Amino acid sequence: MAENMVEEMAASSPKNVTRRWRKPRQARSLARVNRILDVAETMFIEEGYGSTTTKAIAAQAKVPIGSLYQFFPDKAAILQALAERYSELLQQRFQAFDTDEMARCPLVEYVSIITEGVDQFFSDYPGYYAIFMEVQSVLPEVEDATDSELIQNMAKLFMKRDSSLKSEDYEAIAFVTVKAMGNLQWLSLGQPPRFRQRLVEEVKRLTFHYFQCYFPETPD
Amino acid sequence: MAENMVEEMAASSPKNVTRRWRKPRQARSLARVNRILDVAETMFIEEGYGSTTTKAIAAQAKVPIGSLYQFFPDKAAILQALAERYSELLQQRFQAFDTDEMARCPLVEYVSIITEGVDQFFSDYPGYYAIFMEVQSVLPEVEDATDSELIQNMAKLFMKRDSSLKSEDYEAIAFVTVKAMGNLQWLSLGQPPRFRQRLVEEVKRLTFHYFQCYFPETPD
DNA sequence: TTATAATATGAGCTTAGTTCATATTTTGTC
DNA sequence: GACAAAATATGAACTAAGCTCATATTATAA
Repeated sequence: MAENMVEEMAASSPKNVTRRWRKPRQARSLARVNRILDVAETMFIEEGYGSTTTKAIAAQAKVPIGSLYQFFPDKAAILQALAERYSELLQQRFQAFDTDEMARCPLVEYVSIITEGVDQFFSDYPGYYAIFMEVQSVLPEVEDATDSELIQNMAKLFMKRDSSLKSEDYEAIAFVTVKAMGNLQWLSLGQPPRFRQRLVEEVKRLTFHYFQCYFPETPD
Repeated sequence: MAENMVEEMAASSPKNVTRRWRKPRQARSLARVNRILDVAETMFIEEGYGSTTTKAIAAQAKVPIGSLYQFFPDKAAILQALAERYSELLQQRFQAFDTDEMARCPLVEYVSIITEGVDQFFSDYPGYYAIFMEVQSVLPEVEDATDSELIQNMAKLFMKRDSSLKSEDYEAIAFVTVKAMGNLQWLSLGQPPRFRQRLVEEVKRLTFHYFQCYFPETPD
């Protein structure tokens, strides 16, 4: 049975002007909000976002359901708030990288530090992946299947071109290419036309230079 | 009011063994299924996935709701089926690229052809973006905000390094880097450890070579 | 023709998200 | 301190979307 992944999305958003829900102003309500978020985080990780009901969150957090809805307009807002919390944590880490020293250090090192910083973040907060993986996975299942084929094909094409690498290399290269290109081009669709076009060019550049480092073209 | 993005996801999937829904075997039912998909596609594009009810789809497709649920286990399955339809279209296009000629042509050209092929696909089927953009957007809103900051910071850092480019260049470079790295590292989390580690290394390589083409390091 | 199986149907059930009338607490004023 | 007015808290009840299943209809077999 297929998972029931995405349900109930409002498209036209009626924009209820008289918002009933407010930001917590007092210490007490702020503590409540944080309790709700902590509970929600745990439950989302353990049960999944979809299977966790707002009532259950409220019960676990010892907050009446009505109060929950005073702080959060809807269930998705809880998820959003969690995302923001994680984002701030990530942001903090990146501020450490924002130094003159970083601006001066060699590119290889800079890249390495950033990359491993991100990696570390994911390790430190496994909940981030646990929660948001589920939320995303509607498309992924299908997309993964499609991408897998593309990756295989691309890997084969590269073997024809130059068979001096190991098969796992071809796979890695193709994976990176398909996923990175795919994502960037997908994101370009939401950008204004001029920038969008620029991005398409950048995708080419990114990909080409990546390829070049594996397959330096023999001058004829 | 925040959009109600993701609702109702089953986590434990009870795996109803006696599946009631079947694949359409006869011409009649196949036509029905396609009618459902066509109707769903239009409605998802026009109203959004979340705001389109299964009842409305059934009504529009002139199929009783019970029959709809004979072909699709749940609402998400309709979305999945649509995704598969689009995937097949994309797949077809890529088969055209799978030739010996492509394996022999210069890398720049190869990259250009592939990139523009993808771009063309998105242009030809705007519904793809219209539908799946909505489905994805839970994280994106928050993520975009976070990424935007990272992009700005990275752009500034590059300006310190080398101020010979235009500001739009820095923005484009940073955008590509943040989004591509972010996505790849995110995806790496779902991979087996060995491959995951390899991917992290590839992210570094990809990024470094991309940077290098803009900021060739002056040997000291 | 009759029996049996396969398929079709839509009223109604389930349940999660959300609301809102009422109760309680806090704040402001004399 | 007493009273009024505003702000906040509460949870029973409402809404509606996804989905089911008893029954009707149609197809197949003997």
